Amino acid sequence: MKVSSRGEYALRALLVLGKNRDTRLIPLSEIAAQTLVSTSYLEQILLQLKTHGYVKSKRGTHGGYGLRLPPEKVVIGEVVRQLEGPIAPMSCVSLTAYEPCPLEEGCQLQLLWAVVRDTVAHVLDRTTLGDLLTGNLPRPPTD
Amino acid sequence: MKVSSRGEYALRALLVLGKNRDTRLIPLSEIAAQTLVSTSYLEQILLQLKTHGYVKSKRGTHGGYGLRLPPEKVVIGEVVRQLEGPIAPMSCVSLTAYEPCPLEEGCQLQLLWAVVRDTVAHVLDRTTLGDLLTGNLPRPPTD
DNA sequence: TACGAACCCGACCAAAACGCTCAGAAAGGT
DNA sequence: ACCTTTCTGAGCGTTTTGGTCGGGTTCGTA
Repeated sequence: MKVSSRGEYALRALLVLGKNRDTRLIPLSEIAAQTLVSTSYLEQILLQLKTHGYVKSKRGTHGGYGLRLPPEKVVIGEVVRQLEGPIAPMSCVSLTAYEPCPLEEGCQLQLLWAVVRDTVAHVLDRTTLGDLLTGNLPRPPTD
Repeated sequence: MKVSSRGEYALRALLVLGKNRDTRLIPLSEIAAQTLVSTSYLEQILLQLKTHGYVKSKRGTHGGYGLRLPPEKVVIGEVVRQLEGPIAPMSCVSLTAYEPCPLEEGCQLQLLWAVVRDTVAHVLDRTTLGDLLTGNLPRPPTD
């Protein structure tokens, strides 16, 4: 049930970019310093974020990376899906990468995993980068 | 965010045992047939379930495995923790296996992961084997 | 007391995922 | 020209996953 370091690092990077939005492009070295990730590794991740449309970049002197969208438009659930794959805990309940399982008829577990998938997605899909920046987190379950 | 096959198989086995509760001990071969898991692999898992107190066993002719507790006492969250480790998506928010992260001061992600941990735990800790057997699942998020 | 059913236990192994590093090539700025 | 910075892909060690296999122990039954 873990989230991988790639996902964590990607979100860290997005947070750094979100903080400096509308000011200037942030070079890789600076993002690396603030996120405590090696430049070579972080580079890969930023590339990935770029191809998925979350960041823009510019080369050469005074180049660097910047957020392409306003932070309120960056949905954490989507970022996680792009970098980690489906949120579903088992592929038999994945909406985006469904794979059948031989047990399916009347499998009680499938129903449970679906609930887990929905609750996690519910949290991550309602949180945006903007929410993280303003500390506006979804509330944990109450009852 | 996946759950491993060990956890899935363990729960399948517990379901089989739960269905035949109070009747007789179920031999490994029979559980394997119903769960579609190889006997050699399933054996390991049942052993683990035994050392954690979920199942009892008896050797020799007419031996086999059985549930040690009534299904309503078997909390899915606990089973998952035993077989998969902490439910927390990052170790920086694990209650049972906390490991610090150098970023901690004011890390917005830590707060998010904590919410995820709580929502998942909230589901799994309120579902018992008995609930699965009777189809009494926790409701998915509504709003 | 012998035999077979069934659990117990540990060693071992292949493949995949993870978490990177490194060596350049290409492009933009001055 | 030259420097800065992003781009790209190959490669690689470690850990986790998902098992298999072989032999030992215990129990019931005849």
